Amino acid sequence: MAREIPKAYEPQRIEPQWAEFWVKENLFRADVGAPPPVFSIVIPPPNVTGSLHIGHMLDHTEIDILARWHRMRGFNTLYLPGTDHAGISTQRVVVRQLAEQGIDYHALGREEFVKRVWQWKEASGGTITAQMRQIGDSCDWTREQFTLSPELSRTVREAFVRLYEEKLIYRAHYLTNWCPVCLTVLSDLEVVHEERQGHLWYIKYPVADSIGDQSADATLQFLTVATTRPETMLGDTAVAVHPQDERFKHLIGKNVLLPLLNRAIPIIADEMVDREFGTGAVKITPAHDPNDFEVGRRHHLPEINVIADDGKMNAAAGPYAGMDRFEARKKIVEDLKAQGLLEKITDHPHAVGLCERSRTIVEPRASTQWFCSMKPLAEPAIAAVERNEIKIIPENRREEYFNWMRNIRDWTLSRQLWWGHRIPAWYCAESKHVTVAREAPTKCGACGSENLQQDPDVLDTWFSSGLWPFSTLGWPEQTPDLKTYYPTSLLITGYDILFFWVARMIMLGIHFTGKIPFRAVYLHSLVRTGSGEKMSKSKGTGLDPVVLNQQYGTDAMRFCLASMAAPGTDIVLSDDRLAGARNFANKIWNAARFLFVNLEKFEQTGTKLEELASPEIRAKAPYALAGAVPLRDAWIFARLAATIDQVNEAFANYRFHEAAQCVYQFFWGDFCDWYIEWVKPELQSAASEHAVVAWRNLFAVFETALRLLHPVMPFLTEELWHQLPQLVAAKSIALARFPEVRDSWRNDAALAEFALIQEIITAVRNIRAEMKLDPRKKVAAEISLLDKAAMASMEAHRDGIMRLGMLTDLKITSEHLAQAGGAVRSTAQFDLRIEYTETVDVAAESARLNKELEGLRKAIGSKEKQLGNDTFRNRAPEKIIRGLEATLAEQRIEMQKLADRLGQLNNNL
RNA sequence: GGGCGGUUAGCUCAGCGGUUAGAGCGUUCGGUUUACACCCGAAAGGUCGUCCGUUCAAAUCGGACACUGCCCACCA
Repeated sequence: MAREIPKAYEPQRIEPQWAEFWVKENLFRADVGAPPPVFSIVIPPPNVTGSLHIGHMLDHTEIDILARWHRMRGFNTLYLPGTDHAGISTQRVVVRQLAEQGIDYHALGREEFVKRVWQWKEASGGTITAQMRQIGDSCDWTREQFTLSPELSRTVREAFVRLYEEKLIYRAHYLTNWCPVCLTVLSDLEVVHEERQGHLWYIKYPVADSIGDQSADATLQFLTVATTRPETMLGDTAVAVHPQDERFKHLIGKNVLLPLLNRAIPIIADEMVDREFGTGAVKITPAHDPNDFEVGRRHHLPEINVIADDGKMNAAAGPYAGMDRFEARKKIVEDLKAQGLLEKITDHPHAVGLCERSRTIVEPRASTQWFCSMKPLAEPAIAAVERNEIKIIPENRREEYFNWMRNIRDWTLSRQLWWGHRIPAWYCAESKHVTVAREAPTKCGACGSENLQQDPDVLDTWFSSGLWPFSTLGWPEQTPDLKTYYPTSLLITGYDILFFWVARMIMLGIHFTGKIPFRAVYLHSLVRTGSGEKMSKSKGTGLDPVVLNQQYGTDAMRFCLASMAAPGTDIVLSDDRLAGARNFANKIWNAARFLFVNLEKFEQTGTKLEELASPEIRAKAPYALAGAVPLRDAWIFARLAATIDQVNEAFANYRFHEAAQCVYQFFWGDFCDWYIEWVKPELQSAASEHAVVAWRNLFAVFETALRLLHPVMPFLTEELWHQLPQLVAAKSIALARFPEVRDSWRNDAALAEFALIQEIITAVRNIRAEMKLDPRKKVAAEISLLDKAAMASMEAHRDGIMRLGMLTDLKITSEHLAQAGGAVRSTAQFDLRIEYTETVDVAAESARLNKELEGLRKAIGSKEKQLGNDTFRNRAPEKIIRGLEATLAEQRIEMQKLADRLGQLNNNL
């Protein structure tokens, strides 16, 4: 094996090779026939023409980690990829592109326009899926789906028709949200609210019956209404007051004359009026306000639409026709002022509704649309979560789900777009009958006329996404995929689309399949910018994961996101954190480099890699020397076992940050800092048995750790794993088994014994640093321990302690240490003295001792108080009391030692 | 107007009843240690937002307050 290993890990060189390999070899193709248990997960389909953003990166990292983890544990794993046609946003992009070329998309016509969108889809649709391959998503690409494919389009029609036949989809005339830029209605969810400083305009409407009546009281001549949107007054068809409002009771039934247009409209009474707000009289514009729409229905008022679809005033607006709605507002206010009909203007902050996509102020407009009844669908969906058939994690999102579902309103399904699933409804030009069908009918279902026109509208994108977990598996056919992989195991997505997507999948999934679509939903945090905003490409506040992956490596990005992905809190990504993750990758790389560089030397003795690291050899680790597993090996295997347990536990609970932290600590803190350092001399040992055991154990730990790390850092681990001997049939670490702990690895005694050694070495280093000893100069040391076993352990590991502590000699005794000279550190378990010929800086040493004494005194004080409390002794668990007592005893010894030392120091002054 | 979160070391965040509160980055001091300066060794740094309560025991549970973020909501 050639071992030209670069000093630094180069993800840019290595990652693309493996990304390509995984796809080419079809490694992640799911097999319906494979034995259970099953783990299946569908991707939240990204916009087909989009490109990878940081939110996807987080989604995909978490999904892929769990997919790889399950696969390695032998689950029949399906990670199903695909893309969404993303109605509005894709159409918007193409409209804008055409506009840039000076083409009005309306002029192109529907057919040509849709053709252009398909072209754009063909041209750019590969971007995001290529990026998914780049970042190592372990998807089954043979099962890739697209929401607007012929297959899924058929499924969408099937779903629509069934709901229609069940009377859950209906067509009706209602007040809906209209976006004058996107030129379509929007569902309530697609309208986002933003608090803005607005005004209340108080407008005087002359009471018709008092006009010309000079003798009437001046206050009776006008009825003043307050409005935030003066331009809608042109569509007023009434003014409402509260039926019990004494101020206006006498006016009910009379008319006012609508200013500017001089149209007589009635004064009506309705409970919806809040007597306290404004003037207590409300102008009623049924065609442009949701409340007014309801009032209009109750009182059979006409609806006068005064705003056209593009946001300009229409013919009904009389002299204001053709003006933009906000321009008209200004002009109307001016005109009212000129006529003395504007009583006053006050500031009034209120929430305006904006189109989620275009950020335009949404115009409420009455129109005929297709709706879906939600209550009947919501009930079973609520029940499923209540019964925990679907677990929502984190828990607090459950309430959010319930609140929304319990107050759910009907869903506006139709969109006035061209890109999407066309509504399968045909209107007869003669009988006006509506035919809803799976395939285009040739004649009217009622009169037989062939003069049919299909509804021009398309469905809300989220309708097809709502079918995703089962439409992608072949529903309505009972395919083997559907049988094996549905319900899916888990859904991972951001909490921002809980209502848009998750809730609808639950409702539609249960309705159509009779089964929940997934057993659990993990809603992860959002990645935010430093200032707390949601990252957005359009605002330029987004970090581009593609660039960052190139810069730091995909593994580093994945590790970084995982390490920050604690449930419940949002993530703020930074260069520092990414650099830290990159450094970790580099650390692992260099640990491998160390192994191979040294192995080369060792191989000259005639022992080959296969004898040290073949799968069969590794399987039997840890190896013993002279009948016992060396402490360092027993210790690292015990640490490995603990780490594997923790990582499994963490993944099982979506605690990615814990898994990342554990693995980091193990690899860097335990394996590199201590184990490799400790074992170094053994690797080139003249006694070949020593060396062989050291090498075998080292390789076994290393290889296991690679598998442990693989779900988080797939590229690096794949690369290094292939540099070790593997079975001929073993293609990829991704198909290897996730580490399983063997009972023989667990070893508390080894953990404790090695911990004491670590503590002593650290104490030595501490003294050396504090005393400013020349780091290259070796010195003699003396250690005193009372515990026999501990003494024996020090004797057995004297060489290692001396080497890592830079000591010339280490005396081990149970006697008190000689008082004179040197620098001393004491703990309850040991006293350590280092030969030191300079005079100790008494002031500095006293300060240090005093500070430590103070801490100890506090700790001892609180423990004594607690242990002296009878209620505590009666009620606290035995374990806690024992633990406290033991610690107290130790701390007392330690304090005594420190106090003695301080006394000596001062006496010598 | 409702609901949900956050406030812990200089920064970004873990920890969420039990023994002197942790990590990464940054800082300070010291390092050409036969893998790694994307490194090694050592250290400093916190009365866990404030107050009240529950408990033998509170960063951790409950309440109030302050600041802060987000979601939902048809008061014109």
